[in-house]
Amino acid sequence: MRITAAELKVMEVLWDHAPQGSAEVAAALRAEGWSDRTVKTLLSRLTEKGALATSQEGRRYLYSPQIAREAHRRDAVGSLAGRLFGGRAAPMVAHLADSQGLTDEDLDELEALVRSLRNDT
Amino acid sequence: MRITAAELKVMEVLWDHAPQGSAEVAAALRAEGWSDRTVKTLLSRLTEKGALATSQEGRRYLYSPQIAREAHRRDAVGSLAGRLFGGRAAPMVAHLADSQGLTDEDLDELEALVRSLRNDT
DNA sequence: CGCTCTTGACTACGGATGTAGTCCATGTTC
DNA sequence: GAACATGGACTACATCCGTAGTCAAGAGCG
Repeated sequence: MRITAAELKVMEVLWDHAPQGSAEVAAALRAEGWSDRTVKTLLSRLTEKGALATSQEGRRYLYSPQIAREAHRRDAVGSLAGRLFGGRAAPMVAHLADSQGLTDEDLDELEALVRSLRNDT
Repeated sequence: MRITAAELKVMEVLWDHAPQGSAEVAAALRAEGWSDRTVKTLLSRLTEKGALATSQEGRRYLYSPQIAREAHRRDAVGSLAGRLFGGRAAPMVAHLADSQGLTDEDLDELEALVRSLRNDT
């Protein structure tokens, strides 16, 4: 179940709030510069793929995500780690540090995360 | 300068050892099940994109990477972080932990990394 | 010196993707 | 109830990507 970059933006809107009709989703994505048709196409493709489910409400559909945002993130991150770092996580984090910059808060979170993972073992 | 998944495998070969001619690269990638033609096409596309440079050696070309492996990793990781996590690194690491599993070694590395980043500040 | 092998250049082609347009049924408005 | 608006279904179309095939020119072989 591959979700492309454009489709992802549609998913984000529905992950933030679901269910919604195509008009609402399109409105939320107006800022992307897409026409409503484009959004409707993406909604259809996602539904066809099973990433969205529809429920009929009167004359229109309401769309809801069928895959969790977390699951998709996990897949995407895992696939990138696999392709670029042979699945090793630590080097990937190092690059995150380089490319994004880590705030003190991030560092705190990371430290807490490391501690909790150690205790799990 | 977008590098696709298939192209990345070619880059990896050349990042491991450069320069190489197309025949060597193709041989190194035989395991992928690709024909030599496919590899040559990818080499051409990468050259055209500027990701590889060629130097003539007799009747053939030798290819060398023009972008660093590290730079590409940084870009790819940064772009994913941007798309999926609004650029925040820490949540991304949490997902790495979920999807890849972190070894004790990874945790050690992470801890060291966190410490060194703190000291930099 | 012709033939063959290697190598790069150019061409191909189906499926995915981004980005819409058209058509038709149904609901809405004078 | 006739015209219009709205929403989904189907169609379109250029580009990219994966995966090659064909062609021509030079290099070496016999």
